[in-house]
Amino acid sequence: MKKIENVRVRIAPSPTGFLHVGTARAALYNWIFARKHNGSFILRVEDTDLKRSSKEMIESILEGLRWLGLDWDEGPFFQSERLAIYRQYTERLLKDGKAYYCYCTPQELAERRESAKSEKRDVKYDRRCLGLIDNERKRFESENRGRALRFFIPEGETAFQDIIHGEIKKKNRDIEDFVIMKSDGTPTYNLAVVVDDHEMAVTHTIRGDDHISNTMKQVLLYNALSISAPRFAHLPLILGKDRSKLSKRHGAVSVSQYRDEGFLSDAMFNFLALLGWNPGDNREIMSREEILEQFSLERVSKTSAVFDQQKLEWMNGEYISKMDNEDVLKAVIPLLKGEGWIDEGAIEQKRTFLLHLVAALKPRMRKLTDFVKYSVYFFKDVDAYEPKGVKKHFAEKTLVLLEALIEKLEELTDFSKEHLEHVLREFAEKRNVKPAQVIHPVRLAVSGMTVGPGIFDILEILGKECVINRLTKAIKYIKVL
RNA sequence: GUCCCCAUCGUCUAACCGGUUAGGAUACCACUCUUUCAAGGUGGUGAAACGGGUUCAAAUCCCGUUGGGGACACCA
Repeated sequence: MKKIENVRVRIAPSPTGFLHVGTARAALYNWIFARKHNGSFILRVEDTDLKRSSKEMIESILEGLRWLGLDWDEGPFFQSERLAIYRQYTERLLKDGKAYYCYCTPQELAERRESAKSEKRDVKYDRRCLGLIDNERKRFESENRGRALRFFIPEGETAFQDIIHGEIKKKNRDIEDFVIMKSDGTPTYNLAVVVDDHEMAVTHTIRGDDHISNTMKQVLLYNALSISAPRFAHLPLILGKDRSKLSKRHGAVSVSQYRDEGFLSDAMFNFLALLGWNPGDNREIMSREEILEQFSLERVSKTSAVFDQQKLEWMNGEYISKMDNEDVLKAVIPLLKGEGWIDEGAIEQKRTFLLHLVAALKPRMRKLTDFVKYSVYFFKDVDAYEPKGVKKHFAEKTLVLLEALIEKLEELTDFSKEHLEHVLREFAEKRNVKPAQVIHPVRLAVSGMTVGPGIFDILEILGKECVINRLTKAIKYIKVL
């Protein structure tokens, strides 16, 4: 494997929302690429749109990155603090005659765009401010109009070599003279990106496909500024179920939301890595180390991928069932506390019980929050029975069985699952019924549910007294049915 | 309206440079084990968008059509 020297990559989120899974995936690939080549991963916050940026969003994005384990080597840098730097570049462009002032107001531009659209005309800027004569300029200035700086697009064709897509080219006449500095003096995205990637010596710009058209503009800027461009790799987009770009309409899109719903960092990392990339063999469950070892941008696919939450859930379940009980418990405790089912002081003395519980539940849980959903009856009394189960398992004849079973259980001193199994099977056999005919009503009586871990696990964890109480309660319930 | 990107099971994808019964995973279904399934085991349904080339041979290369997506802000 050839080493690429001095790799420097970055993730450049804009703090106008939470950490989107698309951004997270881009961050992930950048991070992997940096770590794999012993390079640097830079975090840069693109907050030049001061109206839409917020402190809370910044914190939330950083938190999301940390949760995924994507630690950065430099930054966070804030574009809002680098305004003077951008100005040097825009001035250079202006001086070289490669940019010009535009006095059109945003409203005017919007109106023109609107009418162009309705008349099905091209919506490009018409360069009306390019050849402004002194009088007109003076008039605009005296009217106190704001002026934005536009980049003059030269004639010709622009092309770049994309690591994932190969050559991408476009005729310059299809690109408009875009604004590089707003009338308030702040740079626009395309200018700021070029300046920053250059100033920060970024070697590879790895970002979403939706930036391809921006890349054309940026390449033009690199050329105009006579500075060299980084290598580009445009990742396929992540789509929602309807195959449009993943957005809030599709439900959960922020990584913190997935975290809160009980997904594991490792599983999320694995899943995101595999969305658009694969190691070339049939492996799917892969550790960070394995992914790092195998990853290459060349193997990233060109086709956009639908975010399949079901598959994420499956993968998360795989991770949960492979975790040690101790670790699962550590992850689940905050959730149990949140429900008010245990408190800090009780954790140590209930440790054995809790470990038992997570061990029994673990194989069938897909999300950490499932532990809460399927363990209520270990913490609270059963006050309702699943109606479907009642119909199926609570009949007249079960009454006698349960009553006899209680008597049997009361004699027991050994309440281990092995012994319980033995006792219960023997009981069924003597009464000439199938074990299932005892087990199902018992499960429903002690848990209120028809599904869950093995019944003997449940009984052992609940303990003799509790089991007998609940059976008694169920008997009363059946009697008044 | 303009430009750009993309095209294998429902979904994620594999098959390095053309020769495969088109493989895996997920989802779904069935069977099985069992004590329930939402767990385990086994199996199954299911894909090259279309049309032209090139070639002995095309999922694979080329062109076109169609379809999908993205971009076209003083947002990033």
